[in-house]
Amino acid sequence: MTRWLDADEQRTWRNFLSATQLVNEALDRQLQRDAAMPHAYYMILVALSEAPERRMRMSELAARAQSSQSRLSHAVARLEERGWVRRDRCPEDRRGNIAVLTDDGFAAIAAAAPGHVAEVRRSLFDVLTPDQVRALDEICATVRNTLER
Amino acid sequence: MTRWLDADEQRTWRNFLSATQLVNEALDRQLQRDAAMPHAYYMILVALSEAPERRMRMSELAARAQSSQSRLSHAVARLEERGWVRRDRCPEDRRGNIAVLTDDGFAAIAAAAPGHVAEVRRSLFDVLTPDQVRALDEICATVRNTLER
DNA sequence: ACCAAGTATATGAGAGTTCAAGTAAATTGA
DNA sequence: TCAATTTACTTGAACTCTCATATACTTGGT
Repeated sequence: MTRWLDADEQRTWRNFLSATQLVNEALDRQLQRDAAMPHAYYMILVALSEAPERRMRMSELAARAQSSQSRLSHAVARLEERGWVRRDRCPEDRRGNIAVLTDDGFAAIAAAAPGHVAEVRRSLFDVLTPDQVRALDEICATVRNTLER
Repeated sequence: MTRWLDADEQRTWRNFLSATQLVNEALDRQLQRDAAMPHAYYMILVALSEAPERRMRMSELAARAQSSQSRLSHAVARLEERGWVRRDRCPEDRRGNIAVLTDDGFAAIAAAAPGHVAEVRRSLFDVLTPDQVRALDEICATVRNTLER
């Protein structure tokens, strides 16, 4: 009953797996090497740095940083140990926590950003034509809208 | 000096991260739920199952399964515990090891494959038009050829 | 006011990954 | 021929992630 992948689909699928893994590995290696953090942490810090007053509820932060709640909890615990994030109790909902980016945290991400952007360009944008970038954007938006939630 | 991402590039980049992460999470969840293995293990078993006599040198297997040598070593150790893979010493190069897919291992992957292929279709091929699939193939091939090695 | 159900987050255990270092065998080259 | 280098693979520790479970608070009926 299974509709197997034909030769073209196999090729596409394997190219997809290779390409996405290579990009992710390049990102992670660069960040780990130059900024001592995994990409997941970087995304958390970026999300916080863009929030008003650099503070956000944990659950919203999880959504923005594309993290599960559990992963975020663990990550923020580590980031707190480094002094990059602080947790405030939420006054209007006392179950809630608010993650706050500290000045040290902001400095850390400001220092990490240029190298990271360079790596993003090196591993993705620089190797594609403008048309390919446009196509990729649409493809990813479609996938995202379909699978999200 | 940093050339930051403009608004379009930001959108593309975030769509790319979301889409690829969603696909990978869907794959991993399906395999973990229905076949009790992570995607990385699945790729190792697939690579072995396609090899002549279902056996391959560790280093070549790492390349085919897109795994680091260290990851592969750990993974094969686990797969060996399950009785899905065996390790033979390599006669002509006694440093080498040859991973061999056992009958149980072959049965495991044969059982896992249909659900996995279904998930691949659900999360990628079914949501894209044929043109998009072709474009994605080219894009990923380009990225792959650039970053590989 | 009370209790059941739902929500927000944390926590712990188990598993996989990475990185650095370790072992063993092959190769190089003086 | 033998020391130095390189190659193949493994190992251990540190870290992150996932999943299941726990905790604390809130909400919606009754």
